[in-house]
Amino acid sequence: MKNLKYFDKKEAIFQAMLELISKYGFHSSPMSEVAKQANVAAGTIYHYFKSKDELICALYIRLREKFVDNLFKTDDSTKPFKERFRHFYLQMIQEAIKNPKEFYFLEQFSNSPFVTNIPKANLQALDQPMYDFLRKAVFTQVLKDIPPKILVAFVIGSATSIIKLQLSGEFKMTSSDLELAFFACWDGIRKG
Amino acid sequence: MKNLKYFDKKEAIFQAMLELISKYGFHSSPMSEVAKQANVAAGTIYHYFKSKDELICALYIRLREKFVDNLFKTDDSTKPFKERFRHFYLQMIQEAIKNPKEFYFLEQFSNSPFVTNIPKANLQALDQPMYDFLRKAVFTQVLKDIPPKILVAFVIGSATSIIKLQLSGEFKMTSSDLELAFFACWDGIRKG
Amino acid sequence: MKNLKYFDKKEAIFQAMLELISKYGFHSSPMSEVAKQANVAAGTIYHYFKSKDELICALYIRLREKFVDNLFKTDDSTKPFKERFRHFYLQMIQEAIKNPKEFYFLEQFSNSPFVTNIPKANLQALDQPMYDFLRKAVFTQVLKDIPPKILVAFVIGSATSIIKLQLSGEFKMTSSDLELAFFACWDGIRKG
Amino acid sequence: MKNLKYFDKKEAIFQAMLELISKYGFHSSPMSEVAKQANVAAGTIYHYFKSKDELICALYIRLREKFVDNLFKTDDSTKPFKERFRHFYLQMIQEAIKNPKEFYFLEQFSNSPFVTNIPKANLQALDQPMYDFLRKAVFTQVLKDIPPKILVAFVIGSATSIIKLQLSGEFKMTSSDLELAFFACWDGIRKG
DNA sequence: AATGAATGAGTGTTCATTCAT
DNA sequence: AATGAATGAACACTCATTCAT
Repeated sequence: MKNLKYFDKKEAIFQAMLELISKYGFHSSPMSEVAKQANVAAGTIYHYFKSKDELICALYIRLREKFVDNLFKTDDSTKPFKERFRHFYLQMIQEAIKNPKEFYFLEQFSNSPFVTNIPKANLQALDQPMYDFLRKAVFTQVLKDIPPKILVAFVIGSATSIIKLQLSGEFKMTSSDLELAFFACWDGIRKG
Repeated sequence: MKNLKYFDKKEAIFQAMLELISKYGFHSSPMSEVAKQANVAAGTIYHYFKSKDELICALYIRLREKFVDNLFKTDDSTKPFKERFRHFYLQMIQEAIKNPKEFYFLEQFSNSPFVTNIPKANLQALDQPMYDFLRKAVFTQVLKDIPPKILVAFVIGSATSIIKLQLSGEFKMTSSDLELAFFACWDGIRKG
Repeated sequence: MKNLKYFDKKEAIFQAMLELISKYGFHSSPMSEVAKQANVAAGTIYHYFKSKDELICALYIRLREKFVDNLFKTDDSTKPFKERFRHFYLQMIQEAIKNPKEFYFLEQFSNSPFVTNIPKANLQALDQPMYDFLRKAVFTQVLKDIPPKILVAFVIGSATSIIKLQLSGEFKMTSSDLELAFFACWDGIRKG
Repeated sequence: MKNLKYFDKKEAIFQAMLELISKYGFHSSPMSEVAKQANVAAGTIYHYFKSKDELICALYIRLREKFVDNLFKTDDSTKPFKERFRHFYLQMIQEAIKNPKEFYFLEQFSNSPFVTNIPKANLQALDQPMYDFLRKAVFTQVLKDIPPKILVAFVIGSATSIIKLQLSGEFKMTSSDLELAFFACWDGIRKG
């Protein structure tokens, strides 16, 4: 019971912060507003988090993990790599589009000086599954012999950009557009 | 003389703001600090800009224009498209790496809610040259028949991501790595 | 058992408060910290004391009583007054030096507006033994005919100041220094 | 003009802080109240002082200097030492009684952990004139051969205590009482 | 009796902006 | 045009105290 309550509040705080930051940005999301939106007293937030910064960082790690986990949850390693990659790539785009708040928060955070508060090792760990996924495919000669870091950057970067395009509302992406995007990426990295 | 001074101050303010924001972020770059760094009184900034927001937006537009202009300044339209694109792509990466402050500022800005202060039409206008560049190549069947918006997103997104990889310091890119990156992008979008 | 426990907790709270205030002062000694240091829940403190102020006042009275009691515990009324006074004076200094936390707390308290929370009558009562001690000596013409209040102030004040000198660490008092201090005080008040 | 205004505000802030702290203590003297009492905006205080602590420390040093200066302003070094000392001792008591706020502030400060914020050397410097005054008298064999530190502690301590007695209101000191106090001190330290 | 999560008023401080000079 | 002292609303955060368990 106690635990239930505990998690409820922590969760509510996370959710409120996410909502506010994704809409108004870091510095237009005062703790008082977070408290209000989470139905919690201002002081309560400080039982769960040492500071605003820490709350934001914790939220980032949490969402990042969830996001990456999601990409591989439905990965079927018995399938051919191309199919697995297609699933991965489209999943990434669709997940982000379904959760724009989380996507905006993550992008905003990782493009701000905030990100330096998180040790590099931790950041790397978050991306590890993606490195492993692509590195193996390089090893088995399915993908071009490109350093995995570059590979990951290329794939994530292109997907991210396409997500932003869709979320910006200035371009309504059909499923065949998504297919085109996938092929652009795939042709860019596949061997031969 | 007067004019010179005038431009000097405005310029100094821009420069100071760029420096501070790229290092500390929007909300850790107080106007008083900008003033100090620009060797100008706090009040003086308000002769040139209506508000902090306006200053930041003006800086964004300015840097964005400069950045895109740069990409095409050395474009040689008599060359084959592949070569022109290669130049464009590598130029983009190298320019950003040479000007990390400007790059960080632009990324930070365009991933923050700030960006909504700028009318969409204006934002579009900034990217126009890139659309035109790629659209023509689709038309002449050099590139896959992908909607230009997607094409631009794909190209810019992958390049941006690679720039970040390099600037993060966790991967030292050689020129052959850059070549690999270019080919990944090129193979992704070229026809046939 | 129960009683033992009861006293243990109250004692632990007193001790924790003493420790914190003597080191950090009133307003840097939060109840939560007191609770932590006393190995007690924050709420528990409020079973024993109505408020922080009350706790602090209770602690003051307690330490003050203990301090004064101590001065006369080993008083031998059969001895000549000069000897008794010498014992009293040196005892005061040595006790304080042996218990710096208590001394600092007492000084801090009695020089703060807190002290007004304690009724004057109570404060007087605390000092009563000292008044009596010196008044008698005035009466028997061993001491100058000075109003006892002044006499007490003079004696306590000079001793207090010498204690602070020693505790400040800027002067290491030898036992012959103490003797000099005693004689200064004694020569100041003795008759003839 | 500018300077006049400047000092006016700084002075008003000092005065307001003194008033509040002497009455309510450090932690019941919020900056907002200081601002109000000084007829100044809260932010203005921070143009003159980096923090509340710094303001308080600056005030301490200021008052301390003023207090000690005062003691020697009317010293006549041609007079016999006894007379000079009498003047010094009574002046100290009378000054304090005439300026109870300053006295309370100084006592409160110097008995709080605040005092450790001020480098020991600075504190010593404040007392220097008193050391010199008494040390010389030891040297010329007017006073007992007691270490000057102890001498100063003895004199200041007894006077301080007598001041508190008077200010507490529980004893109304006549001028002949003062004379008694002086002689107590004098007989304590004079040679022979 | 004992807990400690929760409260929310209150604190010190910052900072975009103004305006008299 | 230029200054920078002054403003005061807004902020992150603290902490004495309460109360359901």
